[in-house]
Amino acid sequence: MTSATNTANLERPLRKDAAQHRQQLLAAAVQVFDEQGLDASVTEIARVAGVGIGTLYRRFPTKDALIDALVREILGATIQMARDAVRAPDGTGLERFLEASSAYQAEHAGCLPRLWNTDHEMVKTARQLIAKLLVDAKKHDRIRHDLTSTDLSLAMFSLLGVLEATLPVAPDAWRRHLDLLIAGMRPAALNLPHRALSTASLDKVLATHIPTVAAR
Amino acid sequence: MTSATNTANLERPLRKDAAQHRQQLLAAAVQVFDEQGLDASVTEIARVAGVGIGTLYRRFPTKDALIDALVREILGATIQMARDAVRAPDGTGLERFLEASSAYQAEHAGCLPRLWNTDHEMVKTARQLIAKLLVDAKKHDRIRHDLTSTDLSLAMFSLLGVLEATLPVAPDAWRRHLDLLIAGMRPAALNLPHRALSTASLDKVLATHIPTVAAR
Amino acid sequence: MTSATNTANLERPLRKDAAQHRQQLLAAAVQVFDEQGLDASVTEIARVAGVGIGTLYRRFPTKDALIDALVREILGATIQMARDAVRAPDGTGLERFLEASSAYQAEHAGCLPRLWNTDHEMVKTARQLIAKLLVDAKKHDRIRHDLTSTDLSLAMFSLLGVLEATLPVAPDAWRRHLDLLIAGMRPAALNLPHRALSTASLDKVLATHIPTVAAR
Amino acid sequence: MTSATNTANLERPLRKDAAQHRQQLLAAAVQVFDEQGLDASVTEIARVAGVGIGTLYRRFPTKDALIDALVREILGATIQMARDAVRAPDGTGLERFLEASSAYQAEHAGCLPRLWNTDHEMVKTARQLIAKLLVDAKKHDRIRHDLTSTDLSLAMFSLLGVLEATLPVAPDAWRRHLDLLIAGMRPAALNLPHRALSTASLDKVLATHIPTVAAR
DNA sequence: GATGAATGAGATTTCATTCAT
DNA sequence: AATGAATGAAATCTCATTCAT
Repeated sequence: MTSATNTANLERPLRKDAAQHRQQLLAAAVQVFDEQGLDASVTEIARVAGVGIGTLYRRFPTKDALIDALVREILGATIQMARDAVRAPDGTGLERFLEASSAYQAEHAGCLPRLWNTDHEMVKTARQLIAKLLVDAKKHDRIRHDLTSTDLSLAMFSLLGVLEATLPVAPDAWRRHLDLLIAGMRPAALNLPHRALSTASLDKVLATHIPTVAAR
Repeated sequence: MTSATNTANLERPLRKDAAQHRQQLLAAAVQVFDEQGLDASVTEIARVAGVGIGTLYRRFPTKDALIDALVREILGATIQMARDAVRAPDGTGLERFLEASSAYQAEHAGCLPRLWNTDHEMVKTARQLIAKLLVDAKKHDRIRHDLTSTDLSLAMFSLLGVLEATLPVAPDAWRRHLDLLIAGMRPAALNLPHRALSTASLDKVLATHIPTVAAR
Repeated sequence: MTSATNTANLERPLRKDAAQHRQQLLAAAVQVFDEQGLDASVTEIARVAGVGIGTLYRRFPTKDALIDALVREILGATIQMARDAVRAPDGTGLERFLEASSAYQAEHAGCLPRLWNTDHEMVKTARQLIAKLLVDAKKHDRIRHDLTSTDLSLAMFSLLGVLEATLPVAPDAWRRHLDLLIAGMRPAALNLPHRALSTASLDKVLATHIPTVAAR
Repeated sequence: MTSATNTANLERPLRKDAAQHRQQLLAAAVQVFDEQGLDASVTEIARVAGVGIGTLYRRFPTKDALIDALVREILGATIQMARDAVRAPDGTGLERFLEASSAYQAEHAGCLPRLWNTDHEMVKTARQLIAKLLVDAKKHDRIRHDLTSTDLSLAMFSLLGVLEATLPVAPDAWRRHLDLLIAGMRPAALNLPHRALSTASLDKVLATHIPTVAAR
């Protein structure tokens, strides 16, 4: 919420009513994408938001731009959670972050398929913070030392997979799965036979993850 | 392949060329969905299969039916792998199965989003076999005793999430993630704080997983 | 410019800043229509003029009205050139006028498709002046006697055709074509086999020339 | 007509009904573009043709492709007329061609704005034939020797301008204008003061004449 | 049985015009 | 008086599905 206002402010100040419509549209998009997936029509979103289709296109010049704005909101909130978690004194920041960000994502499921499929710098920022959380967790011996930050990215994809499958019916199922993931991350857990994904590969993954609407 | 022929035979015998067209179409669908996702057009699939679109619609009355057939193929192969794994004498069946089924799914990525979204009895069969594998693994103390079979379903959703994100660029990344999951499943790993998903909930999850094309 | 102010004054006096906005909008419209054709959006014109779109619509109630105002400007200037040419003592007025008006139109290409498509009295005035120029040219034996004033209207359509086709790339090509037209108009030139267009027909032509934007 | 069948045959044989629909669509396009200009909607064209919009798009993948097909028809017929005219033994081929091609164009007014705005080789062919007609006409002293083939291109633009302006109301007015043009082209006519357009410039003119629909 | 032409609902996007601020 | 946000009709184009050949 505050993050949304922030990103809006970065671009230019909106008139009072326009800003309200922008928020209504984003909220409607979250709801409609949640219910129908990213293939939902923009007309439906405008209808739910209670504005004309032209208003939607005045705020967001393409459907992709609208999805991007949603993704930015989630990424912004995620980054904020990571920043908060970095301040944890006992090395629990990583676990807290994974829990908090998953809980947030559980409420913004609609555009999760596009979450990491963005080239803007927010993804980089998020990954750097997560890497810092990992270092800290290792320092306090809460996480095994052979775990890499690419493993954490996989873990977040993994949580997305669980969220997408279970969310409408079992909105807390992801917590149990996160337990399992963290159990596997503890120093006591057994070795991981395979090599971790290289950072370069992960970069490519994030660049090509899912095609945009226009690309179809 | 054989499984596909089997299920087809259950319904009615196909003429030789018709059966061949069916196989061509399924193979083309795998390829096209892999390359373009489930939004690929049926026309493209018919083109790749080298048949007319009318022929496609004679074999599969709707696009959904075609996807369903693919899912059945995967489920059939998955069940076969589970059956094979059950015969493992040392309790390693579960691990072998997770590895083998993931490797198979990695080669049929296109329709994974719909994999578990089916109400036919094959899903039940698969789940029963997996439950049996879990019991056996516990018996040999390879898997912690508080792990439920619903946890395994979540783990498979999780692997799907990793597969969807990484497959085009890092086709083996899922192996590392599976390492992490199994490490968390070992008896040595720490407790899982949250309660497991109930079987009833998982049933609902599987029933409502992803909307069909027609539902849009 | 002066002509525009004149016609404006006929209707009602404008406040100083309003008159300035009017001029800015007309200039912007000339530029934008020249660059993009009559299909250019009014939003773009307002942007180039540096005013809001609401201001544009306060000055010109429809897009058509704006185009009409431009046409009036051109017609006004054309009439002025015809008046100047009438004063030529040697019967060269017609040739001078054709050259001068074409040169002027070459710089206002954007709305030429609508130039003669107007029912206001300015067109009549222009045609009467041109008829007078023709009479004078015949009197001095510079133009063949079987040439009618409707032939001159056709010649002006003809020049428009050349202008529209060549202007962006060969801005002076129309001069060569005008040479050819005048050569054909000289008394020495051969007979014109076909009958001239009747004035009544030309009236209809001018009335139905090109559909307005609204008519679409 | 025959030319249309020819160009169609060059690409691939169409089924009987499909070929008929193609002709219906082209005829409807001529009619609708004639009545409403190139901004007419494709939906309207399909309606007039009595087919669904999807059928139109099956035959012509974009609106531009449809317009292009019309232009090809006219160019094809124009080339044929030029070929016929070349056989005239007395140097009258050029005049005959100008008359015949204008008469044909008068019946296909709708897409004239795009007539010469094409990069395919048909335009080149037409221009070469016209140049040959010019040489022949000069040889028989029917046309002044300082006339270039670019002058003829301008003359054709000029006729287009007259056609566009007068066609709906005075469908024969262009004949009178053609008289005037030819009178100016005769050897007896006076000199043309300005230099002719260079061939290179005309090439550019033909390349940039009018923007395509998509380019807007 | 096979084919692919035909269909038309529906998607995204543009833009002239209106009206609240 | 000026602004520009809002509107929604209309345009182009796609695609799952049907049906004549």
